[in-house]
Amino acid sequence: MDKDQVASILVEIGTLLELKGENPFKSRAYQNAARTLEGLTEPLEKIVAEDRLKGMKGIGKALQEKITTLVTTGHLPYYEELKASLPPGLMELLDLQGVGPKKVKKLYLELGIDSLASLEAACQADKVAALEGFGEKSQAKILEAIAFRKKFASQHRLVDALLAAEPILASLREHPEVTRCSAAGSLRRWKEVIGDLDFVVSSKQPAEVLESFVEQPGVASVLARGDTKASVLLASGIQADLRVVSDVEYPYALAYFTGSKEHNIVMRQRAIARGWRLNEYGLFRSSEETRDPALRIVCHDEADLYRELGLEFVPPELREDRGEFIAAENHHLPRLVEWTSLKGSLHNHSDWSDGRNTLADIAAHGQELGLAYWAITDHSRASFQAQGLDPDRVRQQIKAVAEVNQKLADEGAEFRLLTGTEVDILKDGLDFHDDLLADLEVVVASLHVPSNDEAENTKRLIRAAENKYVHMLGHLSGRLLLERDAYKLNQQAVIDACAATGTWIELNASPYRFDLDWRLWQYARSKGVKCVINCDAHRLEHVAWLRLGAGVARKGWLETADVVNTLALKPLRKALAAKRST
DNA sequence: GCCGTTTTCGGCCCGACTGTTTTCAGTCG
Repeated sequence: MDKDQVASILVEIGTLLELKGENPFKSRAYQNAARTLEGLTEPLEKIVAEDRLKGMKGIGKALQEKITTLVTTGHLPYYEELKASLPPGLMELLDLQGVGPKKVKKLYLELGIDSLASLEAACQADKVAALEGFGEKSQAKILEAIAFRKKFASQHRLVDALLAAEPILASLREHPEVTRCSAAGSLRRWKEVIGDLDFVVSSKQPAEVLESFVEQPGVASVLARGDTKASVLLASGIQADLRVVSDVEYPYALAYFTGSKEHNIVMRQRAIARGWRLNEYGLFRSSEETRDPALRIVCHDEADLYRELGLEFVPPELREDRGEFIAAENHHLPRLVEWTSLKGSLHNHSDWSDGRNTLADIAAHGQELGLAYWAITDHSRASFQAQGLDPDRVRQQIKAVAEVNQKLADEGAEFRLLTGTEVDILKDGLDFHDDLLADLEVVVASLHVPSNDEAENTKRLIRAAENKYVHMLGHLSGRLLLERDAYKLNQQAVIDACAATGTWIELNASPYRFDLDWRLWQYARSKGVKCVINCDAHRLEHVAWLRLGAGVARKGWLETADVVNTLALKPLRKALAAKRST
């Protein structure tokens, strides 16, 4: 078993223990160990074989043994017994809004409820309301939660969350009683998938702000509303939470609600280590629970707060407790790439294959936006479903691109299209011969039809990287967010091969992909692998994805120098030539 | 179940909201 499989079993054990009514800290110990495993960059198998689990954060004697058993044998009797002792349907009950382990346990023990269906039936039969600790309202809420679950997925792609957040943020900014406001939560941290939207506002009139928040257009229902906080369900199916604080409290609240939870825990611990206390209302010179303004250490913004805790300002994208504290302490935080530094995209399609727009339109658009270049990398012939080009068509397209470029030059424009291909990685090599690839300026190699075998897929991608005409690998893992998992693939081995061959790796900026995953970029960067932030555009409006992709690159700790398409046209051409000259 | 130079036992981040209570437990973030 690999680290992700082991981690997901540890998380499940933690949840099962909660359902059993075990010590919640024991449950958390399993979750913590899972996080540690997920963050590993070496194969877990190797670590276990070399007996190096010892001393890892959150992994003691008991977890060492369990992890070792899972890695070496592929199963764990303790887990299997635990799992068998409870009906499988209890896990899905936990996903319901307002239903946690204690309630699930009670429903199961008292009413024998072990699935969403039996819970729904019990509510309709009025049996749940009669339980001690439950009531009419709880029962109605559970029914609502079941209906919600049926109607909406609880996760949303970043781009959908951004679209839903923009009008809310705009209306908060315009509100006369709002002093400062911001999105917070996973949206501010630029996670690829978002659960719900969080907003933080400072105001002297919280009631008025909350009022306008719950009454704004697009609100389908109000889930909760108090003096300082409200939750609504938007018509788009996304939940939005607003928290209102005083302006003095704003920096602390913004940091608190931006998270991540793991990042906040370390922040609190740093406060405790100084004999202070940190919460959403302030940083206080007291180890006791307090909100005494006299004890508050004044911070005007988040940067002040980080400074008080001995840290450089940590950009929201990095707040995942994945090394940012050590870096911020030692002034080693990266200077993250800005999306405005991007000069173009090196993986895009036109109407020659499955794109929508003509070469001329694409060129006009790129020029208008002030970009420097745009590579046309239509599909190769194996992707017949996408009208992949055969070698003859590719040669025709090279001429067509030259004509567009000639026209641009005649008009005095700096912008250029680049010739290229997204060549399919087939079972026994690339879809085009090297002599054709050599005549193209940009070659992206992508795996579209993977094998079921991890070693086979890994081998194919490594072989593609070893081809001197291939500049970069496209959408390496093949995942589609909220739709399809990554191919079976040893991504680390492929990254290593790219490092060895000087092959770049694409950060596919499509909000459906964001592939490579941000969690792998720190590793790729440490190996010296360069990133290309590509739109994989099929329409003009997909240019906007450059901004999304840059955000993901920031989340992956990437700086301007790590991203190839921050180069101007001339140095880019030089960089493109470099691999071929080896 | 993990952790530790004030501790090998007794902590483990902490506050708001809701509903069911009549002072609090459960859930959520």
